[in-house]
Amino acid sequence: MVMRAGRGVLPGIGKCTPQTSGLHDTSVFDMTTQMMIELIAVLTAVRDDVPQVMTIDHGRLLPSGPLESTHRSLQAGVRAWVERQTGHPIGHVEQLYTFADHDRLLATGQGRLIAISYLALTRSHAGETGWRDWYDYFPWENCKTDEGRDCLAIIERLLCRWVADMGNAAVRVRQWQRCVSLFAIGDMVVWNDELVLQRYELLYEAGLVAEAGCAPENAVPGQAMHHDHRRILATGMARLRAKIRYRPVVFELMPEEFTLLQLQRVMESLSGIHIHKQNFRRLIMQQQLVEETGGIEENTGGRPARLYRFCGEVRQARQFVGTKIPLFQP
Amino acid sequence: MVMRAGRGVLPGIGKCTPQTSGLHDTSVFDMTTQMMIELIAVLTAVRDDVPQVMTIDHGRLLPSGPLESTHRSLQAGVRAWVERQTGHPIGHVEQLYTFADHDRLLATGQGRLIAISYLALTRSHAGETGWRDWYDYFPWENCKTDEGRDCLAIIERLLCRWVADMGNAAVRVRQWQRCVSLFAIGDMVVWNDELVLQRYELLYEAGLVAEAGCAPENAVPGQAMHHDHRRILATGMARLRAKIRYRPVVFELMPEEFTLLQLQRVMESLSGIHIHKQNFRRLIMQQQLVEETGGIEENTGGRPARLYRFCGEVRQARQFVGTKIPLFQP
DNA sequence: TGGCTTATACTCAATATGAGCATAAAGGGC
DNA sequence: GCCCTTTATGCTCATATTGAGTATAAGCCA
Repeated sequence: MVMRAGRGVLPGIGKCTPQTSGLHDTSVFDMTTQMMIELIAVLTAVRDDVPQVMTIDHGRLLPSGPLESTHRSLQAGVRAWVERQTGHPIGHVEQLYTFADHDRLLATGQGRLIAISYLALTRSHAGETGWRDWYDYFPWENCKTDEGRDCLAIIERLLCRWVADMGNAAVRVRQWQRCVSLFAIGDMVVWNDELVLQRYELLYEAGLVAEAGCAPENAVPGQAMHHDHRRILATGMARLRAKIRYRPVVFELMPEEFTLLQLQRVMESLSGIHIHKQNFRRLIMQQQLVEETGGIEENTGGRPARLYRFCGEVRQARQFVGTKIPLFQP
Repeated sequence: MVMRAGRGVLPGIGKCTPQTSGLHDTSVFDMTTQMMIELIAVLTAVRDDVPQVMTIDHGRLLPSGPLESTHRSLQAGVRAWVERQTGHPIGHVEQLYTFADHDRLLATGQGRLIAISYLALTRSHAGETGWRDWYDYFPWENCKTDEGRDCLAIIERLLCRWVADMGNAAVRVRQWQRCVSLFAIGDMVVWNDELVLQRYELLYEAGLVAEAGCAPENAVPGQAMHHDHRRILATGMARLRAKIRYRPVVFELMPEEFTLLQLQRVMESLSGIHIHKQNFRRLIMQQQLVEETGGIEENTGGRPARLYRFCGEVRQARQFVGTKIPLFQP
């Protein structure tokens, strides 16, 4: 991501003698606490119009491993881990979040575990194991399907009961407002597909999600994961849903050539939202994100469709131009 | 940020026994490398319509300190550091980026330094030391002022010379394209205020910025900082410029009551871009982000202005609603 | 052939946005 | 008071964008 030609690397902290001043008098580091760095990847691909995430341990863990001294950078470490596990190179990699809460202690109890999570995108995966559907973990996020809508109906009932059991009336009102706005209960509020993490955390607070080791009686559908990996997956999903709206990252997930409907279906499955077909085409075309390859896809089930390819190379000159996608509600 | 009532904390990694599988066989951590965590804050406030950043060491370092074992979380650590140095509580805190490149070695050469940077916003600061103007460090980012435009003219000349000296013609074209799109050279490209970091890194590659310890002959105006703190400041500025467009974070920087022109001037100084006054008012009002206090500001130099306050409390219910700001080009 | 599918082109109304005009209400100099 | 400057605030208008729908094209299959 950071390019460093010309004058070598940016000035590193270790290269200079420590700076001291009145305000910075604690620049001597606390050497007594052991630290460990874990790298965690939310590696996403799309197969058959279904977003998938790479997992290990039978779908209960995200690919992850410690930062090793041979890794040149954090991103290189993530790339090394992911490519070792998937076999092919990753396109887009971006940092998600760094966690180090007080409960993240090492097994010894003497040190701290810092987890740095990344979102990674890759194109295809033929016959590899470990891929799971996004919506196995978050069925309620897939509002396009009946299953997702059923799950939301269940959630609505459970949240209603959760709020009703609260003592304070003011708290009840406030928490119900939160439920309404996050899950778009009623028709005053529209569904916001980017709030994956906030919805998961609300369900967690309400004691409605199962995680490995502890499953409440009335748990919402959705597969559990170990540690906080499901929360990290939620973070990655939210980031990707936000990003596809203003950066052309979808194309990292597409094959070399694709039809516009294929592109639309991928966007829809990522966001869990319907898109108006004609408007989608209009916006994609007028932004000149794609160009015709000349080829034609025959197996559309109807009239054959033109094939397109991403013409990002041309656009890299005027980089960071942003993509507009007509993602709206049904 | 993450709320955790109801069922206690999310499952911590240290609480479970290690998971192993075919793919995850390196879950034994590399204990030989020493790690240190440094927390760095880009603390921003606005005074007299000028964005400022909190510094130490005579403006050459951002407030920073090691993660201590008493800190409950990373964010708590940053809050502790910042509040210790500024004296009053911070409103908004969000993580920026985690750095751990290979050149970030400890003084001993045996370990690694991980820097976790945060963006923090605070309201006012009466008579505290350490505050510096954003644009002392990045004069070219302030396109509103003549000084900024002069600085951009200098940069344009220097970049032109830098590109001209390159050997390969194809590389010359590509790099000049990059200069053009990042610095909006000519009138085919519009200035994008969010590319603070990319512009800094281009200048760095071109060997045009001075950093403490090494100042090239033909350096661009702008104060240097130690280590990579100026790059971290650029990251924070970019994040804030991006965020004010779609989240009502500006109000964290405003006093309790303000006029609409004051609000506009703060937005303008943060983004370095002019705003059409009437359209700005229209958008702010129609989003119901503010409400009249009933008070009136007399010292406007013209007709007295109504005072407003942020009515975020009402809006927290339907949270994450997004703000639209008419930021455009002159 | 008609009936199904999907692809692609085009229209239309509602809304949003950029830009400007006009008036209101203060202070200051005379 | 009158004129001038300054800022505040209300309103208009042309254009661009967006949501939604209609119409036609071109394949398959019974």
